Parts: sequence; structure tokens; C-alpha cells
Amino acid sequence: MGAKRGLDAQTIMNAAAELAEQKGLENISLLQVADKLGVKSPSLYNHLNGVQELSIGIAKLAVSRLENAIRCAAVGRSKGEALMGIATAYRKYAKENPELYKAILRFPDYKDDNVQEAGHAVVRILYQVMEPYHYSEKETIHFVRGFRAALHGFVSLEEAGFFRGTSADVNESYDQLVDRLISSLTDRRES
Amino acid sequence: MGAKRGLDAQTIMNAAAELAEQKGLENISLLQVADKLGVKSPSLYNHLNGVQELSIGIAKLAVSRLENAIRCAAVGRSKGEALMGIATAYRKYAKENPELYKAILRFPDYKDDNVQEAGHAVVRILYQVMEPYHYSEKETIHFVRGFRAALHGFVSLEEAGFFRGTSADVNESYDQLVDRLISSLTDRRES
DNA sequence: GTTATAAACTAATTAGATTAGTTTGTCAAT
DNA sequence: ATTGACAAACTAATCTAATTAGTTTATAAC
Repeated sequence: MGAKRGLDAQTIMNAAAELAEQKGLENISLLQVADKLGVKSPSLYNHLNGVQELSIGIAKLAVSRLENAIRCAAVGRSKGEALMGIATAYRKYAKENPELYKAILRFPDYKDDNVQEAGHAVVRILYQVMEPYHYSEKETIHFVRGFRAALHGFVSLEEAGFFRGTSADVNESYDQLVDRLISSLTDRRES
Repeated sequence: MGAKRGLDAQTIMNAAAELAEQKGLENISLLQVADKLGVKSPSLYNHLNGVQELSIGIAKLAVSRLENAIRCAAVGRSKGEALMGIATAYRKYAKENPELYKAILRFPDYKDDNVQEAGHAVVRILYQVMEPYHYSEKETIHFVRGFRAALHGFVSLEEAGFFRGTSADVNESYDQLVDRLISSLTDRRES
């Protein structure tokens, strides 16, 4: 029977990512991924070493798509405008791919250089955008950490449903948060 | 055999929380919780309806402890000082209880009034602290959402290991972030 | 003391991950 | 064109975990 050579790791990751977005990150199994691909679950072991590698693969996929989205948002813009564009793209990505977005969080643990590398991609774009401000390296790092934390915190609390109780416009809350941080930057420059 | 009446839901949650902190939130099972309590896993079903209720229980526990920690941090302080105290206590809690902290995120989904209630506890303290600023209700909500998002985002990226690559002091990054937000508040008042 | 019941138990089913060992296409060298 | 090696699929089996059904037993109320 065995129809040969149908699969590779990338195909598996794509199928898994799609399944994750449909059924939730927690609810995917090798069994279901294999089903979706028309093979038996042990066959997947020819291309990956168990379910943890599946998680890593999904996380890499998620990060590289996020990186792409925010890179696009930054081109042709600078300083505050670029940061605002990145913030908007970041939240848009998280809203459109909530399960993939969650996958990003649970992965720097994996001590895989390749993965570490991917994890820094988002930050590297922010460093580039920060260049025109001429901050010191340390000051840049501090700001970028905070900025990214704010974006991540907001979108993940939003997705988790923490902002549902109150009526105030969530877009407005996000804009205000991002504005506060960007303003704190320009204020410093002008002082 | 059956030794009777040893358990209740609270005892189970406490054991589960302890186990979660030891072995990781993902790695706890009813089997292990039951073992730790000296019973068989089906016995747990007399006190809860499956593994999801265990998650809910752990989450409630985690939130109520967090609420307690930040409430203590706020007493006797006001405005910026109170917000800074809360920020410090928030991060301290997350660092000391990383697994419990993670549990908080995956729970507002559960449509349980009791849980929703607990989820708002942290925010309610922030509303109280904001009162002296005399912001409108909507403005208060916007700020509180952003503030909380920043705290959450920072501690969860930190715990996930996203700040490991660079050498800059992480405490300093956090202080700067919180300062930026608090300053943006007082600036507004003074304008 | 008897009895009802809650709380424990055992046994069995299901889903999932993983390993071992087997089969079968495909490709490359003859 | 044939064949032999290997990669990639397979089946079978094991293990862990959740969950359900049905049974037993301690205790509290009478």
C-alpha cells in the first residue's frame, strides 16, 4: 500500500498550523494532523521527533509570519509613524491568527539556535526603527522591551477576554497605550 | 477499603497548584494529583467535573493570590507610588509563581460568573488607585487596560525567556516602562 | 441498629504518543 | 531494463491519561 514520498516537515507544519487555528492550539494531536494529511500518525515520525518538534515548528511558523507582517508595516515609515504601524500590524496579526499567536509564547524555552534566532527577528525590526532616535544601545533595548511587552500584553489580554467586561472602545485603549509609549520617546528627544 | 471523606475541592486545587509549580502547568494530570492525595483518579470526579474544572480551580487560586499581593502593595500609597508598588508586586508574584501565573491567562474563556468575578479583582484595585486622578470613567478604563497590559506583557515575555539575549538590566527595563506610563498620567493632569 | 448517601473503589473504554519491526515505492548504478 | 539500497510509509503493540459505569463502604441521621 504505502504510497511513498508524499510528506515533508514543512507540509506537516502547515497542516498543523491550519488545524491549530481551527481547533485550538491545545487540541491538536499527531493523530489529527496525520488524518488531515491522509497518513497514519507513526509516519510523521519520519519527519519529526515527536510532538514537541511539532510545537517548535508551529512556533517558528508563527514567528516568521508575524515578523513578515510587521516588517511590511514598517517599510516607508520612520520613528513614531513606523512604531504605530508596527503596533497596528502586530495586533492585526494576533487577531487574525489567535492560536498561532499563542504558539509564539511557549517556545523560547526550546534551546534550538534556529528557534532563538527566529525569536529575535521581531526585535531586530524594532531596533532598526529606533535608529533615527539615536538612543544609546542600552536605552534602545529598554524601550524596545517595554514596547514589545505592551503590544504583547495588550493583544494577549484582549484575546483571553479580559477586556470584555467594560464597554469602552478597545481600539481606543490600544491607541492610547501605544501613544503614551511613543510620546515618552519623542518627549525625551526634545528635552 | 474506601477510606471515606478525606477530600474536598479546595484540597484538590491546593495539591494541583503545588504540583503545577513543581512540574509545570502543562504536565499535571488527574493521575498525579490523585497520587499526591493518596486516592485513585476517578475519585476526584466526586469533587470536580473533569480536568477543565481543575484548570478553572487553579486559575481562580492564582488570581486570588495575585489580587491579594497587589492589594497589599497598594495600601497606604496613592497615585504614582501606588501604581509603582502594584507593578513591583505584580512582577514579584509572577516571578515567584511562574506556573500559577500562566494559569491566569487561560481562563476568562470559561463562562463561569464566579471566575469572571475573580478575573476583575485585579482591575478593581487599579480603579481604586486611579480615583485620585479624577479621570473620567472611560479614560480610567483606557489607562487601566494599558497599564495592566504592560505589566502582563513584560512579565510574561520575561518568563518566556524573550529578554535573555541582551545584557541590559531587566529590572531597569521594567522600571522605565512603568515610569513612562505613570508619567503619561501625571503629565496629563498638569496640562 | 438500620439505612441512605456521599465518597471512595475497581474495571473498562477511549484518545493520544511513541517504539519496534515490516513492507514498499523510487532512485541510481549498472 | 534489473536490481539493490534506502527512505517513507505501514501495522502492531505499549504506555499514559481522561473519563464513565457500576460496586462497595463508612458515616451521619434517625
